[in-house]
Formats: sequence, C-alpha cells, structure tokens
Amino acid sequence: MEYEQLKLENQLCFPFYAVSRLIIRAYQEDLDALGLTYPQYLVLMVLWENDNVSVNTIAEKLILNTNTITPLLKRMEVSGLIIRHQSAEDQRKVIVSLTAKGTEFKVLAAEIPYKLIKKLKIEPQEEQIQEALILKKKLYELINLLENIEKQ
Amino acid sequence: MEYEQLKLENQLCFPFYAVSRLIIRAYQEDLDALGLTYPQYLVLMVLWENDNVSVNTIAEKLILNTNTITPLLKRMEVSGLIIRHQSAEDQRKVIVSLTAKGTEFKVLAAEIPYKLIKKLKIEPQEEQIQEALILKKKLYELINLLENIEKQ
DNA sequence: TTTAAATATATCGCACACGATATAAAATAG
DNA sequence: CTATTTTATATCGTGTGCGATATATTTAAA
Repeated sequence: MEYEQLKLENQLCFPFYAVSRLIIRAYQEDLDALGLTYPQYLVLMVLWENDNVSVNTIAEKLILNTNTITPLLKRMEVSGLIIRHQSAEDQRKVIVSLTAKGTEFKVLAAEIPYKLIKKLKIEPQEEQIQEALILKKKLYELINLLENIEKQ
Repeated sequence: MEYEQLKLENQLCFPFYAVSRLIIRAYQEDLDALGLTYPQYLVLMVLWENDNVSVNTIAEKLILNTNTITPLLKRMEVSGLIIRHQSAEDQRKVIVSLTAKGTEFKVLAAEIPYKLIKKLKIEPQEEQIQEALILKKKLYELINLLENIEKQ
C-alpha cells in the first residue's frame, strides 16, 4: 500500500513545523545574548505594544493557554522583565507590567529582526517584501481557519 | 519609540509558530484515537516509507536532534510501535524497525489527512491544490535557507 | 438573595525541543 | 599500528505546550 498522503514530502503540516522550529533556532543566538527565550520575546512584543494587560490578553494574542503562559510569566518575573499584580476592579485578573529592564530591552531587541535577515544572506527587494506580505496574509487566513475548528 | 519591526502583526516568525501549533492541535483528536503524539506520527511516516533505518536518518529527515529523537523512540518502543536493535556492520548505529502494530497503524493513519481537510470545512478545488503545492515549495525553500545558516 | 454558571488564573503531569556534555565505536592520521 | 579525530547515540537540565483539573471571583439566574 502506497498511501501518497502519508509521505512526509507530501505533507503541508511538516514543513510548517520545521520552519517554525528553524526560525526559533535562528533567533536563538540573538535572544541568548539578552537571556530571552523565543516565547518570552513574544510576550515582550505584546507588552511593548500594550503594557499593563491581563494574563488572558497575552494568552489570546499569542494563541497560548494559560497553563503555558502562567509559568512563563513567573520565570520572566524572576528574571526581572515584568511584574504581576492583581487587578483592583476584577480580583480574578492578574495584570502584567513591564519593569524598567523589560522596557529597556526594546531598544536592544529592535536589531533582532534585521540580524535574522542578515543571517539569511538575502537582500529583500520590493518584490520580495510584497511576496512576504502575501505569505503573511495567507498564514493569518490559515490561523483563522484553524482557530475556528475548535469552536465547533 | 515605535519600532514597527517589533510589532507582533508585522512578524513573519509568529504566524509560522502559531500555524504549526494550531495544525498539531487540529490533528490531536485523531492522533489521540491511535495513542500517538504528533512527532511520533512523523516518525511513523518516515518508517512507513523506509523501514529499518538508523536513528540519525530519522533525525535528519525530521530536522530534529538525537536528544529529542532518542527518548521519543524509547517511548514508541514501550508502546509497541517500533523496536530498536544495534546494527551488525556498525555497532554505533541503532536501527529502528516497525513492529506489526506499527505497520498496521498505516491503514488507520491513512484517513488522518482527509479528516483534517473535513475539519477545515474546505473542499479543495484544483486551483487551491495548486496553491497549496506552491506554498509547500516556498516552505521548503525557507527550510533550505534556514538550515544553511547553522553551517557557517 | 442564595444558587448556579461563567470567567480568570493556577497547578499537575507528560511529552517534546534543544544546548551542553558523555561514551563508545569506527575512521583516519602520523 | 597506535593516537587522534570523527561519528552515532545517549544523558542531563531547562523551558515550553497542552489536556485535565482545581480554586477563587464575578455574573447571572431562579
């Protein structure tokens, strides 16, 4: 029995899985220099855009469960990037805020995306930038499709 | 400071990371029915195409390190999907082989890719199939680009 | 207004991923 | 032919991810 649909090279899921891990590996060197992990870097990106948000807000933006986010935030609190405090209005909510260190890291992190492009040894032309934007749009269409499965 | 390149929505890395996890989540239900995890399913796909291969061959095909693969294979041996035995020619090599159970699972797993398409509620037309093939090609180009970073 | 349901976060257990390191066997160099 | 290097796999420690479950607070319902 051949089952073409079971061959690794015919899968769409596997290259997504591989690209995701390889991108994180590529970032690792620059993140290590800041003592960050990739998901911690994502949390910081959320906070740099909107500080003082609830645990749930971060979880929703990163499409992660609280059982992933909670210990992640605890480690980030230990390393002095953020602080967590209970909301006054709604005692169930835990508000996450950047520390001075967490805020300062934004300047250092700003170089990271450019460093990855340099590592890839590509010099994006207008055409390639447009292509990347189209790809990003398709990825978000896929995310929407995949997120709506669970709600059934 | 705005730093457009640090906004989550401007990242290409994040949607890759999200899509990868969401696809695995979508597979979970069908894999659970077989008592498999996603990486175990990938290992089986490698073995269904080429049985009796070394640990390293599997690691290379899945772009995983042996410190991930070794315990993964051990768990698969415990659950009776594979057996591992030392190679006669090269005593360093450990050859991984499918058991009867591991072989039989191929028939059961053959439905999984179709089930995902059903869950997504899409009915792929020729046009969309072509689009998926182009996307897959792009993903493999990216994998090549990302794999070659490390070799420098 | 007491009760039930929903919401927000945390805890537990298990299975990855991966950097760093160890160990044994094979290949190669001097 | 012995010493060195390389190759193949395994071990250890840390940090995710996530299903299942617990706990506290808020909201809604009877």
